[in-house]
Amino acid sequence: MLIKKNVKRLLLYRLCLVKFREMGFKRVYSYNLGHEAGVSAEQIRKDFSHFKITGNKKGGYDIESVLEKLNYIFRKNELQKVIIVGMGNIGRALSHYECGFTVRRQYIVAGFDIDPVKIKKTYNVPVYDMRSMDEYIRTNNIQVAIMAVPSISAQEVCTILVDAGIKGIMNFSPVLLQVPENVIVNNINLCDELEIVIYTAVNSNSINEAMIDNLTRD
Amino acid sequence: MLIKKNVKRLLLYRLCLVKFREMGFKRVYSYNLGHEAGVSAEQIRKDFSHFKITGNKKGGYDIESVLEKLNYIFRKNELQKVIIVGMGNIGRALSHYECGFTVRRQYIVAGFDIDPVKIKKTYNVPVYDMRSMDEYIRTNNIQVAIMAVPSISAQEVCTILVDAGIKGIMNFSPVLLQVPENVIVNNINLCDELEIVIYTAVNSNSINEAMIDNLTRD
DNA sequence: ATTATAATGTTCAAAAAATCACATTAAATA
DNA sequence: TATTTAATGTGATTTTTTGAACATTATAAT
Repeated sequence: MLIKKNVKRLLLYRLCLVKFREMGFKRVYSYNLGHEAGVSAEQIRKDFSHFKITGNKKGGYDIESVLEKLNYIFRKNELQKVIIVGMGNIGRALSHYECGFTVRRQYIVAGFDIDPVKIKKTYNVPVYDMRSMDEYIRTNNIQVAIMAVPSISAQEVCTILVDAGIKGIMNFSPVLLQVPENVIVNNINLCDELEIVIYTAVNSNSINEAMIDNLTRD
Repeated sequence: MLIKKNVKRLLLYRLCLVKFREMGFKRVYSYNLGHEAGVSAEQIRKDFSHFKITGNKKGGYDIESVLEKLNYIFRKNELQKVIIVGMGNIGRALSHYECGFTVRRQYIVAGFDIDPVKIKKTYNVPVYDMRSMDEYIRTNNIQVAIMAVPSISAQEVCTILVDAGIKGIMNFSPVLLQVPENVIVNNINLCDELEIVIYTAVNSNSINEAMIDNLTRD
């Protein structure tokens, strides 16, 4: 999990840097960025150093060149083709989520579903029959898929994806998918994420007695 | 961040326990649960111990009673009222996301938007004018909100929420919200999450030379 | 009833991550 | 040009997290 944590922070830094750039800044110091991102200045420098992103001993970091480096790291020069499996509420929402995905050169190229009502319709992207998914993945050399299917069919769909050659899955079903070592899964459990908010928000007022003593936070 | 990490694991365990229960099991051992959740058995026992969830020295953990304890910890007995601000793609998808939210007794009670087209329409929940949001929050004593508004208006909306008394925000805008100490924010950046998948999946094949040496994984 | 077994729960050790401290060096100043 | 300053980058230290080891105890077997 080391990479994931670092990578997540790096993406957070990118978000902040873009904001600074929009504000007209050309350079930032580690503590500016740290303050904005909510991490320590040392952490920033360590992370940058780790990914061989260098600054200037007096003048901090050049925003543009750090962003370029980040784009290089995240292969932003290459257009990443991504498919969505399951065009339910979440799937359809993501297919319209241009503001984020297309700006970043992640590109949703197709959706798949088993529901004949959804197939052929175009929710911003063409939606095909799931039976043709395997072929589509192979011919278009798709490596990454977003899964937003019902829990009951999640593992089955996952297996099809993996067999077709998918290497990364962003999974919205509350199911822990069984995949080979070389396939990575990022589970997004929206309920859990909301639960965390509720838990923390509610308990920050009146501590639940089940929680007791030694719970530090942040 | 200690709580959040623990809580996240606890929610993961719950997911697994529900699955085991559905499969007809009555009891689990720490290593069963660990295997399913992808964590070590010791970690399970540590986490349980930390939250005063106890098992049986020989017979492992009684699934039903652990789930009950978890429900108590997460206050599942109380119905949590949640509002959605911003009825765009994501907001609307979440308003229909019953399978998760309602089963868990989290309850989306209302949506808010500034777009007159969306107001009055009912996307599974009633949608009101954002100008009435402050009043709604106060009269209904809402503590938690989901924000799915455009980045440009995120901070403004956030401030309204906080002033109205919101204590927890699940934020889908790629913006780091400024909030007082006592308000907690859970940022869900779907682009970043997809980026992580792409990054890891693509780099697991052909390592990017920018990444170099010392990147361990998992 | 006694013994053996197999799980928990906790203490102790190792690993990882974050923070601190400082040596280094680019820029500003005199 | 020399000196001061203020930032980076990295080695050392501390803290946190994870993993291993083991003592404890409920159950099963004899």
